[in-house]
Amino acid sequence: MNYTIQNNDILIQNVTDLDLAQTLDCGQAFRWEQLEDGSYQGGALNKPLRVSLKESTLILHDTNESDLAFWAEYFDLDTDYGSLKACFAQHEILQKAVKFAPGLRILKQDKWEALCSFIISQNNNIKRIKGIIDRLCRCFGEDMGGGYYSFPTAERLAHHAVEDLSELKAGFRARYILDAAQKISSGTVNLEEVAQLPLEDARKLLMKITGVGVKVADCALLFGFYRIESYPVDVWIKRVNQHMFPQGLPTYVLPYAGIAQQYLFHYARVCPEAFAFVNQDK
DNA sequence: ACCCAGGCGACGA
DNA sequence: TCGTCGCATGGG
Repeated sequence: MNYTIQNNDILIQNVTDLDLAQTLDCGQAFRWEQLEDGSYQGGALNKPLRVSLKESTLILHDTNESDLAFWAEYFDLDTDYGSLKACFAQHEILQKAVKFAPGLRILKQDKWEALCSFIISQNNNIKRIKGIIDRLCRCFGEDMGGGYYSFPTAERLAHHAVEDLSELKAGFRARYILDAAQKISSGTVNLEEVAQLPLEDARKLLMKITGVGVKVADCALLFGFYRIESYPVDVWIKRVNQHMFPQGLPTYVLPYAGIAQQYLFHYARVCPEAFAFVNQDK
């Protein structure tokens, strides 16, 4: 990885297959906002960041070199998306999905933050998910300066009662968030152990948490544990499957099904008219 | 007024 | 094991 430092910014050169809008605003992470100059403001866990992309140079603004490795990992810069996309292009609909958002990458997010975020995501829409997570961080996270609040730890949340979460306006999900925080902080569910288990066992362990079913567990595994073979099926992917993959995904996609899923999800959600299921079933 | 949103738990058959 | 329903909240 080539990088230089200018003033307080880190410039990473020769970054390919990345578009910030496609990656940060596709429903996999919920804490990023685009500023007027096109850069993105947000962060992960307790690290705030403003980031922009000029040509193939990724700019980490006002960032200390000690955080470079963290962000390179977060943006998954070591993975060869060219090869992945070439693989996906063997199938027509996947090729279209990739062409629609060729700069979409799967972020390597924190385990707890991803799990908690996707608990909140259930039966919800992305705009409101963002609002709830923003309030969660403001109410229970630490002030890191510059208007950024850390994602609250499970331990911190576990000390509260459901009534304390009422201002989040999370609705019926409030007790799910608390149960997750309590089971993680008590060790009933150990996220480091989840990371080591085979996919099915990892899923079962996560599902010990009230409010974590198959779909939320699969999203947590994909986005928080980088289990790219995990293929979360939500209402959009269900339609895509029925119309485009009635026999299931091609076998050559299976090892990377989660990445394919994100291209398909984004394409179907932003551009439903490209699919046959417009104004049909649900 | 109604329907939907990156579902899940409870309940009955 | 399978369908069905209620669930909080806000936007279209």
